[in-house]
Amino acid sequence: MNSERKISSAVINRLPRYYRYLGDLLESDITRISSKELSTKMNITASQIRQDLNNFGGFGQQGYGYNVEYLYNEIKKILGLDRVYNLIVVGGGNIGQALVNYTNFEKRGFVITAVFDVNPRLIGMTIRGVEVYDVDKMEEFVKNNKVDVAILTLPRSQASKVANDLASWGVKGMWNFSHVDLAMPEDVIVENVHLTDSLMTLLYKINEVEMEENSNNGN
Amino acid sequence: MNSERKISSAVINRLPRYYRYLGDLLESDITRISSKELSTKMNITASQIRQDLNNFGGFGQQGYGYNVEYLYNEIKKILGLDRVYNLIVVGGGNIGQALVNYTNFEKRGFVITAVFDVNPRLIGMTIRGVEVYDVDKMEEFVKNNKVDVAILTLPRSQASKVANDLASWGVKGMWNFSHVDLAMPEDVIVENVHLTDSLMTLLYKINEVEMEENSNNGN
DNA sequence: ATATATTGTTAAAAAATAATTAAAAATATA
DNA sequence: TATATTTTTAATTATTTTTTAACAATATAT
Repeated sequence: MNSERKISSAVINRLPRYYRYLGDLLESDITRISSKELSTKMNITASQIRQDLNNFGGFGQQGYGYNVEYLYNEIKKILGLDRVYNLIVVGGGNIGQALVNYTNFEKRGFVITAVFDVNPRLIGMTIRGVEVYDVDKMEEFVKNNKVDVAILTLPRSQASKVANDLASWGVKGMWNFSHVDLAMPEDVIVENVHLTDSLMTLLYKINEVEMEENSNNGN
Repeated sequence: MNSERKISSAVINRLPRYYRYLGDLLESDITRISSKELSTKMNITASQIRQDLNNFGGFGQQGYGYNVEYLYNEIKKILGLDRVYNLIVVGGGNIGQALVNYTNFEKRGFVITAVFDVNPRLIGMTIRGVEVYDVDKMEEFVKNNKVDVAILTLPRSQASKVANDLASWGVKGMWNFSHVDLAMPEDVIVENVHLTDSLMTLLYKINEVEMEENSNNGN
């Protein structure tokens, strides 16, 4: 029987932000912080910070606050960042290549072990030491190497099929940059990065502000 | 007096997804669809679809459903996609370049007009016809050309200062790929794409599933 | 005409966020 | 050193927001 209730996505999505702020504090040699101070910095309520953290345990102390280093490391553990993850990039186009070249990932323990593409001009190439293979070789690679996450940066039309294949070969995480929704078994996690959608919401909000301003002027 | 209540972000975030699905239907020559059918396809409740759409007006018809083309175009208008937007890229690194090379943007009316960087090796170069300028030239450029959105793909350390400058020169939208939170005036919209955060939440969820599975086996 | 389908809208339920309270710990004061 | 005061958490309660469900009104189709 599982007594722990599931943590909501809203909370999980805030964890990396806490982690980042705590990392910054740590770098500034700040050893302790109260939820109130942190709330000012992060622009959320102190109450929410405490509520969020208490989903995972009582990390603070009355009258003292939170020990920055301790809390930082606890969140690190909660997020599972205390080990290395192997990722593959599927689709060696612009974004795929950019991610391979993004050196910060490796510092955090995210290691890209291979890139797969169909383009003969890319196959055989090496991007920052990472080899680009023919997609034909993907099954073999996934079955012989631990692959925690597949980064999907391929065209809409191919993404679903490839994701299905990868899932059937045991890949449990899809970081999906392709502009489609993937239907996966429930033990496979999909995290979408829909850049176009993100830009569209930005544009909506810009226009909204503009309209408000116009209507205010019209008064 | 503004009688319209503000639309929540949750709703706005779903709009691009509706837009995409309707576009797909349109391409498949489907002329009408009910909220129920759409709910099956999109994996959300029909009720939510109707509720979402009715924030903006009654686009459907009882007993009939929604006319796909009409609704598609209405959402297009709501999102403000019926005009062209000028964007600049600030930070010509991996991701910045990838976005310039992403040809789909232009098809949608998102035109990248310039790239700015500090790296002398990049300055003067041209990426898919878009020139890379010295950041020194940015103020002049922004003041002489309409810039709707700045795409921020620069290091953490510089992002805040640059964003402040851009805002003071009149840029109303920041598409922020830099791994910091930007404090902007309220008429400037920031849309964050925090890739590292996104990957971290993915990893959390993968571990969560793994833990569940282990605890189930242990029973 | 009548039965069916399906919306827009209102109501209810659920979830998320914010505020409050009580206990504990740290600090200040006598 | 002992005691009072302040700080601050954890837990509880309240509020707000979001989502889902129910249903009356209306158009379509037969």
